[in-house]
Amino acid sequence: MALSTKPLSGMRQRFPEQFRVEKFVTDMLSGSSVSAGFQEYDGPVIEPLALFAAKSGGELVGRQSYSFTDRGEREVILRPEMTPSLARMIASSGELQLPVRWFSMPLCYRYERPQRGRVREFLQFNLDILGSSSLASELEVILVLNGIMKSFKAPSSIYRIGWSSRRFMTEALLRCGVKQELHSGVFSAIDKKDKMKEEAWSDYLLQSCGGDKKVAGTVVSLVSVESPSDTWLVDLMAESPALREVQEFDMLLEKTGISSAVFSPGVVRGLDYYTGIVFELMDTGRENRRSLCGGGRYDNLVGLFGAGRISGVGFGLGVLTLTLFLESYGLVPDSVRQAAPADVYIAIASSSVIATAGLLAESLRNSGIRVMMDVSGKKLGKQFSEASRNRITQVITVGVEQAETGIYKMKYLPDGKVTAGSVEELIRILK
RNA sequence: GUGGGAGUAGUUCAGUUGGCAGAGCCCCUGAUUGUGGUUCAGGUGGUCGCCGGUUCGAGCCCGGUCUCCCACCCCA
Repeated sequence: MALSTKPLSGMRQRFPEQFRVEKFVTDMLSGSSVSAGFQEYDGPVIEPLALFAAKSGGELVGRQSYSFTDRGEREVILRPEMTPSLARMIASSGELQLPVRWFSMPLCYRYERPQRGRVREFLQFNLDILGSSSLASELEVILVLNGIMKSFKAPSSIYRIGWSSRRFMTEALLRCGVKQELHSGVFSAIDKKDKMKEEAWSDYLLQSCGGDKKVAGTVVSLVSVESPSDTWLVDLMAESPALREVQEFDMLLEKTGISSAVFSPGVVRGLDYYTGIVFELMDTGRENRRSLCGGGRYDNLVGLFGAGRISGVGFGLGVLTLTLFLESYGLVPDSVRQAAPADVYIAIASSSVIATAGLLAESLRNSGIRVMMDVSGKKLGKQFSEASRNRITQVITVGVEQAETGIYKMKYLPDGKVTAGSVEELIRILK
């Protein structure tokens, strides 16, 4: 029985062309992070189950996790996300100078049924600031997020950063007359607003509000608010510090010119540990309906480890979902997909000069030129085909005569022009 | 976990009422034995996902099963 040629369902296996695209995306993410003074970190792929059981959310751990008992009878899990590990790292290093600004590109795992934009093993870019409760942190991470989108040349018309606040919404729901115990149901109803037909949604919301029509009506008004200075909202939230925070943040976004950021009371986010401002990045088109990125403020995560209370704010961004987004808008340059693996191909006319070719390759490589030497041993014509197939533009042919004289012929494939010269001369031309 | 679609050459797919297993691209050889692309001539490549049933005969019909894709749930 032959082994299967397929990897396990949802596990990634990337061939060079796909890898180049992914690398293009991750390099860009790292670049934007570094340019804002963030430093890279990483944590373990396997974690104790309890780390996520506490705060990540029931479904994520219960139904969508790769968890098992290891040989030491420990309940462990392949990390479904990064933030709890980050919180532990912060909690365990007493010497850290706060605030810290860190980013990571972890592989994460979720046992879900694969489909477009969702697999079981995925890269999730994470960027966080810990140890500052100032709204400047929220602003900073959203500036980086917006900068990321700009670095990919995504026009602000094709994406939207919707934001809200858990603290604000909790208080607003209370003032709307929604009892505390109904909040999580109402939140998930709010979350589904754009996915359901209007009437069906109204019924669903009414149900989640305990059947109280007046309350449900108020919640509808709340969700349709488009600005934190909306007069109806200001009236509802009179004297509320949570509203003041939301207004202040709205002003910060406006003054920094992040036009793609929109106050959206309907943004709730799934993870249980968010406490303050929450936000997500959505494609405004129809092709990628999942959010590309979700984040927010978490006040109580580091405290779980018995360290002092350290507040954090950050986001996770799916590299795969972002890549699909970029591809569907044609934002992955052809030069990335069609990149040549080398600048020069060394064709070998006779097996007696392999060593000479090897030395030539080394000299060129030492000058920073990317050189691929023939290893096929096929006839010269095939070697040229190989170079051409690889989009390599320069081919140097090494034969007996060249090995003796040290003068090589180099052909530039796009126009077929041949030049001859010593190693030094060729290097000068190539640079 | 729920629902829909699809499995035929390396790949993308066609395959009529059940009657010899096909095409484009890729790959290989030659034209061109020290020079690629374009062109021309030729060629390799198949457990028709798997198991069973019906039939003189199954890629096609029936039953089962596996896998992949898509949507829902949830989420990056």
